[in-house]
Amino acid sequence: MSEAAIQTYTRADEAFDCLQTAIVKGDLVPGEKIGEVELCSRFNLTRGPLREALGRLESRGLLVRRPHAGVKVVSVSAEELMELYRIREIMEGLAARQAAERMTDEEIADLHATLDSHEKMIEQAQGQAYYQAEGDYDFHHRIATGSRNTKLAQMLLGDLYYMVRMYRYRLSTSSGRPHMALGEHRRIAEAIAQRDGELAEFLMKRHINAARRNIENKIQNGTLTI
Amino acid sequence: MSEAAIQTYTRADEAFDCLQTAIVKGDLVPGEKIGEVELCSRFNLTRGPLREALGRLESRGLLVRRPHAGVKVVSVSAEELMELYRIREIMEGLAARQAAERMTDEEIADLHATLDSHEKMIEQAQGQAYYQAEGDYDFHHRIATGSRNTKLAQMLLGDLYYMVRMYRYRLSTSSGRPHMALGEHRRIAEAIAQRDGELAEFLMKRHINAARRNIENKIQNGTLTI
DNA sequence: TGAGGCGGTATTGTCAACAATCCATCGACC
DNA sequence: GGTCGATGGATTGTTGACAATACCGCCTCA
Repeated sequence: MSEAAIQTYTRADEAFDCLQTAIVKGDLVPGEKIGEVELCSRFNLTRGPLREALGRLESRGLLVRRPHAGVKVVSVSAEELMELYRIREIMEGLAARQAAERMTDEEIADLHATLDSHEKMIEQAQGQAYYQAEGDYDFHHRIATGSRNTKLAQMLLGDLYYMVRMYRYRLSTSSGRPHMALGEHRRIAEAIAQRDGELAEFLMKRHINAARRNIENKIQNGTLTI
Repeated sequence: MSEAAIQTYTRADEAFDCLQTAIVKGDLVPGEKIGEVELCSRFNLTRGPLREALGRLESRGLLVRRPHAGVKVVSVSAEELMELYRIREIMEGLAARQAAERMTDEEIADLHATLDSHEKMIEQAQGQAYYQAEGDYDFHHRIATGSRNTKLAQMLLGDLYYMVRMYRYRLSTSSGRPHMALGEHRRIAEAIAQRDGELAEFLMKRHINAARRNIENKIQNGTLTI
């Protein structure tokens, strides 16, 4: 992870990170009401920084807070998860197109290197869903930042990815198609290397659409319960 | 404005609203460093709620905060404003498509009524840029909520629109093409009424693209300085 | 004369106590 | 017996004081 630009790490930042990962990893169960004092004791914080962090989390939609009535982790339905993927589809499509136009040659080389290491990871640790998921996240992360579109990257990295990752952990599935996903990633990277923005956008949208349909099928089959 | 779901209005909410409108209206100049105590005295608040509001604003990208070094309103370059419009283009396109599929007949009737009132406003108050801008905002607001896509609406209404409105105020231009914009709005509303999602998406994307190019031209001509 | 280090001051980050609000339980009344 | 209303307890919202940190001006030294 990159922690440039952060000089002093305040308690509020700490609280924010702790809570965010706790929510993403499922340590904080959705729907369950959580008291502030309990959170304080669990994460060794005082209520000031904690409340600030809660405010940020709320504004990112990871939890809801009713005045005087406590805070609870947001619970998202299957439909909302599908909506999330629809948003990802178009936003990451744009990111891929702009990345193809703007990434430096170095960044593209890094992107390919990343995919190589992902391939090794998949070969070595067959079925290690966790690492596959992180690898997938890594790939999309690079493209988002490579788009040089500040707001777009902010929305993807700050909002959408956390929600998607939350459901990855919860469903404990890295979409279950690592080889196929890797191949799709490779093709996207190639399109970016050839500076073909249009193709990169098309491939990225198809890639995310496929992931969405995969989850949708699993839910309908009953393989996955949300 | 709709204030349903808010039962008790906390100081932090008040602070958030005050600061947000102050930023949008340009009362708080971008780039200028601003102290917490000064903000407190200006808005009659204490530092606790204020800091909570600042955290929320920061996470929405309206201001940046460096530890121990103060807070300042974000200043966006012309390029970043254009990027903002690129994001709007795809996101509102999706919103329009989903709105066409999901809006109730009532909502569609309201949408048409809204446009009628806009038309009157334009005829009556020629060049009243402010009201035109608010009317435009109203239209897009309805479609965002009509998409029934919670996250999408949240991102549009919570993030993008405030930034766009901020620049509207600052540039004091409602895109300068009220009649044309109204016509485009009408066509989008018709497509939605006919439940033609694909067409609605296409028209909306073209609509926003036109607005973007309009601003771009003005900036290049020197008519508009950012 | 310019650069670099140093301390004072103002500002921000943090804390613990106080006040306001809601939820649940209990009792009374219909 | 069920429902409505009140009271106690717990939890959240708010406040002001305290501690930590960065900025700014000054002084020293090359």
